[in-house]
Amino acid sequence: MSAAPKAPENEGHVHNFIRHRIEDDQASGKYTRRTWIGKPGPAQLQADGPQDPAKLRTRFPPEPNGYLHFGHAKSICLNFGVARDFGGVCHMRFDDTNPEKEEQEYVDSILDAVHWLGFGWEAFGADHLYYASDYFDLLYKFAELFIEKGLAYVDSQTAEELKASRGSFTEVGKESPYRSRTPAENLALFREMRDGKHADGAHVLRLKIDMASPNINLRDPAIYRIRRAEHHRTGNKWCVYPLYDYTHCISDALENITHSLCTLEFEDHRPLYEWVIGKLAELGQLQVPLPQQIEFARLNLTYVVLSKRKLIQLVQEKHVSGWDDPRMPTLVGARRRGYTAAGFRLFAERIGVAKADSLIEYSTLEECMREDLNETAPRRVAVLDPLKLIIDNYPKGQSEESRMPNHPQKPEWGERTVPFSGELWIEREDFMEVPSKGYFRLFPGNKVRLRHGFVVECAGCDKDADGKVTAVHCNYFSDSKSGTDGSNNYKVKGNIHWVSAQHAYAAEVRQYDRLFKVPNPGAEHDFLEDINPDSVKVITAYVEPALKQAKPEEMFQFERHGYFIADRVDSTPGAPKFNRAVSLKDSWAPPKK
RNA sequence: UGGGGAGUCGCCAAGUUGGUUAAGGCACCGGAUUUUGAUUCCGGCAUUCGAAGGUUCGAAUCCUUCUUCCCCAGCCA
Repeated sequence: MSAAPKAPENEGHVHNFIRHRIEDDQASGKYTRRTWIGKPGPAQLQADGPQDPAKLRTRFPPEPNGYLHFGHAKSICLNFGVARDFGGVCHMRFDDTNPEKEEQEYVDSILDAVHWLGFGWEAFGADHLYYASDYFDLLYKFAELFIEKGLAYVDSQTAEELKASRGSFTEVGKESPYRSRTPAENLALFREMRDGKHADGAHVLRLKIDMASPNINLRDPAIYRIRRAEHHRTGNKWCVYPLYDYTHCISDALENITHSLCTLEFEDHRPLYEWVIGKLAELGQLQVPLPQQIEFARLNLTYVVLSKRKLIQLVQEKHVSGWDDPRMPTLVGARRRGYTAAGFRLFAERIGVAKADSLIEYSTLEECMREDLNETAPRRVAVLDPLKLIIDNYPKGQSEESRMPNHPQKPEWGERTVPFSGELWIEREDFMEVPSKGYFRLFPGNKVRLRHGFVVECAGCDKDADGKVTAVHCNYFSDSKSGTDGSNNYKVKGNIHWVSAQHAYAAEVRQYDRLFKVPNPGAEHDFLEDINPDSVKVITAYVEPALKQAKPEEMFQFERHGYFIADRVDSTPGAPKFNRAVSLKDSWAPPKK
């Protein structure tokens, strides 16, 4: 697990409706009178604490049932970012109320991903890492309280009967025949449920609200079900587990959350959220003012799928190598791909937060990555599609050194030495026997500079029986070397990169492209049909010798190509393998081949 | 169809209680600089705010009607 870094600086944001709401609440002093004993707890406990030092509390509440994806990055940046900017803290909380789907492996990976993104949950001298399962005892106690007050009852209908009696969009629901059980009966039954006296699914605890409500969530929602499953944290202590609508709002209130940010599909749940904690507050169980749920639009991105179901399918059916496949829109995948945490933070700020459904163009994300990488990645040379360049007039067997800056705009990053010789690898697309219009690289008779080396003039090429170019010949001007006085006497438009054939390191390079070939995968048919068959191209490239020493996760710009990272999984000491995170922009449109 | 939301430039998104020519980013198009056809830099890019009416000296912001899109009927979250 990576170490928890300090909270990143506010990287600049535009105003959004959530920040406005928070500003209003802070201006009115809405939450300032709450107290906090240093940990979550009900009203009676919190009452003994001092004023809450946190001006606001948000929470990032994933269910540990899978890996985090780009959509979570938006939520993480929002929740932690807002807490950081308004003098608060964002709690890291696992919504672990469904033991059948949850695993420790996922909590570890989620914690690691949040840290990687640059956020932490320690503040005011405490570690705000919580689990809904920490509240199981209290949640149970509150459930008995609801029963005692006649606000909840045990329903013994089958799941099918429950579904049938819930009604529909246009017809009201029917009250359960068990709805009139007395508090005493309900309490006894609920305790039996807890004590394992009943089979899974035999009964369910329901809130008694309104079967005729136009909001289906208020038609006596189930809040506890019987499920014999081992929980990753509480083991077999429980065989009844609380459901989301009941658990989430109470967890928020116990943690003194002020602003509970979630996605749009929970808008209909807000009345229930408020009903549950409102009742508990009336009963003196929860501190007021209560947390408020605020919904925002989830992230949608072109050329990717973000639904958990589809991501699982991609992994299980082996369309990708795993959750951390660099083409996956997961945070582990992005990290391997070479996307950066700072790039994600920039992205989150740029796309904003609003309530309108949106579909962000993938280029927005790519540009954020380029923007970060351009500042942080040292430049290196790599020939990805090699073609031999022979300098006919260069002394046989000789070699020398060229000095290259590590970053053209950052002289303080220094220079490095790269060997030069009479036989080089250049990019196949940097030569055209018959140049097309506007092409200013190598072609017979044309002069070009071997970047940070000599100017050469193309003399022709060798071809095989099929007419394929096998080598290019040229002559160099010995007084034209970069860094020498003579270099200024040559003015050429083209600059091509190269690497000495006898010194190069032959590296495995994976050139990744989008996993899907259409902007909205699955819009017209099964999303699997939209998979891009060329989403990865594995090649052997010739790269400058020093790259052999690249450490896992070291990132570089391979000049004129893009940003690459030494793979943190497949690299071995002295034999790094590189993944392309994102290409450089290219405004030159080569003619069709 | 009942309920809940949302419609500002190709894609996002500011615009708060009505008041000069409707921010900014991405994309795109020019041009300058450049030993990356990159970066950087300058310039262009909504007489118009889903539509139609209305109120007003004045409306994206107020009223009315219409329209399009999204979400909801798990003992998932």
